[in-house]
Amino acid sequence: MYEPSSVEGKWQKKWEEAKTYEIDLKNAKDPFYSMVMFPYPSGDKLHVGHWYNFAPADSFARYMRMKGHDVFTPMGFDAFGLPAENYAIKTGVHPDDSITTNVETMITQLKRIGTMYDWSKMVNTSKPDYYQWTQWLFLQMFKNDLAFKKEASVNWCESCQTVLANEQAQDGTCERCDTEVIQKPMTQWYWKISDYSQRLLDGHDNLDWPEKTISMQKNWIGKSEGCDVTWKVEGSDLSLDTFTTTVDTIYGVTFAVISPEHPELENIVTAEHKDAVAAYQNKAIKKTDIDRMAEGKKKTGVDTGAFLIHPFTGEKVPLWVADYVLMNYGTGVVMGVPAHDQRDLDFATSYGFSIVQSIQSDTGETFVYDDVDKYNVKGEIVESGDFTGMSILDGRKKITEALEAKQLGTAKVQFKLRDWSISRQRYWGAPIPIVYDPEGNAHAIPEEHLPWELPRDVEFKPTGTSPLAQSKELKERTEKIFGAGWTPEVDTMDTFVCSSFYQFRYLAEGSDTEFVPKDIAKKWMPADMYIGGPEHACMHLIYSRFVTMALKDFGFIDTEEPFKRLVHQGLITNGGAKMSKSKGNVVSPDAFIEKYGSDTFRMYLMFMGPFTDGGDWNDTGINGTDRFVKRLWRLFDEFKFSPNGSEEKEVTSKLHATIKKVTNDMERLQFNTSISALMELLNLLEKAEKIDEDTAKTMIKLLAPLAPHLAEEVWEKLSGDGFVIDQDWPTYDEALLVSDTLTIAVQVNGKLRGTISVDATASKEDIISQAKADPNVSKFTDGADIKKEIYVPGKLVSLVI
RNA sequence: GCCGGGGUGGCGGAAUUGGUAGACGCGCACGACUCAAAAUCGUGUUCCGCAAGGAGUGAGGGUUCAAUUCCCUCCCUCGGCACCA
Repeated sequence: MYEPSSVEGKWQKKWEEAKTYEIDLKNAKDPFYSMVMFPYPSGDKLHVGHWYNFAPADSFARYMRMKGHDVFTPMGFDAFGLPAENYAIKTGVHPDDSITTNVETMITQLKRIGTMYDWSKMVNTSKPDYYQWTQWLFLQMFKNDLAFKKEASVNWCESCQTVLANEQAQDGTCERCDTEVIQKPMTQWYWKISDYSQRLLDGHDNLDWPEKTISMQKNWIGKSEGCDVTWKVEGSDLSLDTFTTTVDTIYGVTFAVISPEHPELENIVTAEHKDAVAAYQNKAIKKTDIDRMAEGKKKTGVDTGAFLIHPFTGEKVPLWVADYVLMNYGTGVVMGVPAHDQRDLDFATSYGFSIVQSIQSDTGETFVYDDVDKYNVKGEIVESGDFTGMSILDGRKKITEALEAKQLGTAKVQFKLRDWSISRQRYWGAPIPIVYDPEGNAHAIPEEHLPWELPRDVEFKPTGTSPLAQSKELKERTEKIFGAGWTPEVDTMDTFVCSSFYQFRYLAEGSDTEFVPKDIAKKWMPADMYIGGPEHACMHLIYSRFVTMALKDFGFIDTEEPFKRLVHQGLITNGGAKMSKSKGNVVSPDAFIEKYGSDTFRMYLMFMGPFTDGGDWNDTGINGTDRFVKRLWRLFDEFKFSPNGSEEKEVTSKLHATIKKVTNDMERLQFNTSISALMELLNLLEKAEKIDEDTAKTMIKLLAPLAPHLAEEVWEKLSGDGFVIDQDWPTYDEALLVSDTLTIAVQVNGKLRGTISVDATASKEDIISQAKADPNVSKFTDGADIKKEIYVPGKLVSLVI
């Protein structure tokens, strides 16, 4: 009887004692860096989602190790952040204390999976030995003008009482708690990720990442090519710029619209329209993103009374205020072309602007740009002065050049990606290493004072200003070092800063003098494999690319990209719904581990379906892998293996076919079909009279990445040398895959009518005549003309009558 | 609205370049063992049909000796983005 609990504990202990998974980073010959997205150490036990991410990732890492690589797979904890702080507010337990306990429990739990983590290089982002490097990173950004402070309208979550980055406020709700996000003007620290927009796009070409993730990032970065047009304000020295991707429609402009938040607006609006505009601005500012979205396509606006001068025709174009124009994209002013833009058309229809056509398709029809690819559009320019008759794309270029010549415009590339707001008004994060002199100017804290420790003497309850502001210790520390009247920055950093560089800190082995040894980073980075959830596509996975690029520019590393290959595991649902405490449908792995053991449980998760698809939890499905494990054990426990070379040929050839299949599948992380191939092999072995000892050993090696504990136990039984995980991955012999006889399918008029068994050496003619002779086939061909005979080597014969 | 993934038995799913659709497993049915049950083992299990045979991979059409796979039209579904000028 196989006893998983004792066997698994035994091998986990042996691996640990032998330091099997501790990697010598400096001397490794064939590095393979395999990472999973590190978890948040909550007080709860590991859930199925953790297992579904970590266990298959470990199986892949084990496979790479047996292929001969020095596989480094570290583990750490993304420990700063709101849950620990909210727990502290509720219970009074300091986050540092609860996190320390949680990390310990979580390590114990993670060890039960039986993974290859090199615990000697663990990181915990909430400990000073880690966050001193978070702060160091801030200082490098500051030194290189990539960190700056500005007042702007920011995303504010009332429930979390903090600012959020744009990436964390997608669709207008808080990423953490789903509360509606409001806009609020605040002074905040930003990192200039927008400087890297083009580079973040260019890098995609060299990444082995899911298409979907890349397209999501592209979408988020949002590159548009077009031009800025300068419009003089009638009767004033002022002018306004509009950004457009389709300047070919400039002769179709019948109005212009300015955003209610535009800073120049108050200088432009005429006296008699001031009140109406002010009222509209007030209303607009109060609206949340949700309100604006709820209004859908309905457009509102009011007249400013001002006019802009058309750069070509000199005509007066009325300027209106409307909240469908965004202040944080482009210039905050838009030229209105109702004939060729749906939004402008909606607006024009509501307020009675005329509609003037200026382009037409190649079939002579008018169209709006929503329906066509504006960068590949075909058609010509009409009613547009000197530009009439030009093709749209050519005209677009010529108009831009003409504007440039008049100094009334310039070609421009516009991105949607905005700078990363990193300040948070919360306690449990890395303090921003900045102090202010008595005049209020920001100064970097010199590196020798890092870690700039998070003070403990604060109330956690958020009030909208950072809890650090109450700390007497922090205030005194600041004055003691920098002088009387100096004050500390009291905001902490977004936790996504902490996780943007941990791939390097694993490699630093806790060094407090060096961010990462350059030669080690060169040897190991970029990480070869990174496995984690797709929800990070436009957050962590953009930030860590940006930070890596910046660190390269600062000269600390030579790597452009953090993660070479990226794979997203799928989601495990229960009853078709996402598991959540509130729904009460969370499956706890513990009971299953207790009953079946880690190997069975992880194999079941992998066998459910393709790793990247996830699947729906089913309580009885695990019976299948449980039987598989028990049958394996019985076979290896009871069977007397025979001397090499004595088994049936069928067994040998199936073994080699299995090696081939499992190897190909592991390479592509198709664990489900790897396991089914091993099940097929077992089905055959159970019927075999004789099995070579080598065949038994080879099968165990194939099983080792998938069921690591069971494989070690059997390997020991078969008196194999050392650990099975240290063995070489089996290779197959193509020659042994070919059997003596072939099974050939025979089709008549495309329908399967019979199968024949032929000698592998038989000629095409032989096979076709045998096919015709088969009674199941001749039944259909008798008395008919065979018009065509097709033979697909080794597969089938197709007869056409 | 735009972008991307996906629709295969009762269920999860498999099917290198078009070449025997349903591997592997769950479940179910029957049988063996047992006083009995569980466990285990054996047999069967896409649908219709006693059978011969016919139908069949979301729907409809096309290319081909041959289509889950390629092409066209449409439906459904999941995920992402969404007034980005």
